[in-house]
Amino acid sequence: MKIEDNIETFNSLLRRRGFIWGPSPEIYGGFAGFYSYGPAGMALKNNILDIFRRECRYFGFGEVECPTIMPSIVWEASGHLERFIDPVIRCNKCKTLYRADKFLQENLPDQVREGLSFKEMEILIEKYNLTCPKCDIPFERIEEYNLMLKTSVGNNTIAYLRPETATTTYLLFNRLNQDARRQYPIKIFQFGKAYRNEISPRQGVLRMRAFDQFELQIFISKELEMNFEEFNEVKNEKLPLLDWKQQEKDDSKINAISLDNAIKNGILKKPAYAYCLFIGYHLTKILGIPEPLIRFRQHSINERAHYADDAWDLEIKTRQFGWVEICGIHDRTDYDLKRHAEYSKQNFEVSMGSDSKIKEVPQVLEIAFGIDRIIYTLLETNFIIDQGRINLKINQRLAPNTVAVFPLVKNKEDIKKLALKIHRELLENRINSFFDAAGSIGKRYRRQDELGTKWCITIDYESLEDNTVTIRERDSMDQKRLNISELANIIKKKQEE
RNA sequence: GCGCGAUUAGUCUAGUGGUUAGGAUCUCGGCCUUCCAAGCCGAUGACCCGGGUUCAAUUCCCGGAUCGCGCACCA
Repeated sequence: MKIEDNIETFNSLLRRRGFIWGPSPEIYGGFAGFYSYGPAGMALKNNILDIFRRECRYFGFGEVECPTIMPSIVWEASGHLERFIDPVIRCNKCKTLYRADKFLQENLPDQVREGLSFKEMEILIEKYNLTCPKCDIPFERIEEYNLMLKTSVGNNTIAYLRPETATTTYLLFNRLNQDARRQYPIKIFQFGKAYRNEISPRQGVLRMRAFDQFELQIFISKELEMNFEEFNEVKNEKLPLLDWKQQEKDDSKINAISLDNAIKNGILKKPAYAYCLFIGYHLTKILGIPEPLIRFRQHSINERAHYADDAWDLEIKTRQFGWVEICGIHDRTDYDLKRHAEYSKQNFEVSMGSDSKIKEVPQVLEIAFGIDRIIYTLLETNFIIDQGRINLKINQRLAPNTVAVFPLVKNKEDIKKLALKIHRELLENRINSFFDAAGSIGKRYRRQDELGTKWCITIDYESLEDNTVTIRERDSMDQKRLNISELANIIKKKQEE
């Protein structure tokens, strides 16, 4: 088959090799916004999670897991019920949907103020006799479009599937505070599903209705935010920052700037928040996303979520979809804990400094990754076609198979037997080995290249004489001879590199 | 959600109101093979779903699902 260097080759690889399938359920025609991972995709995802969990442990974060369904009051308190429900008006003839607030803003700029109720908007529409721009039919009632998925629990109690994991983590604050023995900052992360009822999901796994989040939270005092010890360890790190002032000037040139300078220049306000940007950057780079394809883009004030004081997106440049957000870093202030304190009638004020009389509601800094977006961007940015050869040059730790073992030819019983024996020995050592004897040797190498397997071991005629095998490296295709007895140890050592 | 276009094996595609629905590639089996998708033989595998028109629909019509593009939406 002629391999063309285009995005279609990549897209078909995702399906062909069992990374991502969908929309699911495919046999029933599919349901937009829902996808499944095949064995290769799931192995990759688990390998990413292993690394993320290991790094989180290194940075001092503990892990929690919360229910994905929560009662209405939680979402009232968090502000999602208010902010995630959009008022819309629908034309009775052409069925076109408009955002009611935006429509009014455009058509009656003088009459509209922030935060109009549904009723007030309806009155305005009636008073000024607003009609559909296409059909000239008068609009009638305002409907709501809810971005949260609603469900009912028990005896028709309304509940919602969480639109983010973060809120469910905050609900544990009392417990976490005890658990951490009131030592601040408290660092916690949660991995799990979140759900959003997207109006029209597109772009495959980049905008799903059910997706995985990996969110880190830091509960911290105002004083510690400004005087954050760990900042000193990372202050000389240079990050590609694009602040919103620069964006307003229509300048998208990315300047790598040290965090220290970013604070001094006022691009960033808080050292603790700067530290969060570093963690986001570190976790992205460690997976092997090429540096020139990474940038941080600051949200403008209008773009920010309802809870955010400052927000930067970590974006990856893709071939197919342009810059894609894979991580949002938000300064959520004390907004969430204050709201939950109010709605739950709990007291979340704690003393966080040396003076035990001074109490405050902790500030929250959040680093929120979309795992599915990481998987997509990681695969896309590591996919290359080199002289007609597909090579998925992902970090060897992430590859679904660590090594593959081949008999040079399959019709020589001795060679095949030895190959199987070596494959089993690697498995005994808990090395993720894959055995393949089908087709020519070259074809088997190419199959593994498509999956990103870093090393292929081939057993040939010489192996029968002197107990050596060849090991072939994915990117260079170079081969070396190794002794069978040292194989497992050498692979283990390479895995650590 | 609106408008336009599309949907045929795992993947990429050809084509038709009555066809054994064609090809390429993949996959599997056999032969061969002393290292990078070689060759030969054989095999498996498809008309998105529902309804209508028709003697007959994968093909025409209507509805739905999904995908692509534009608009809207993306806290």
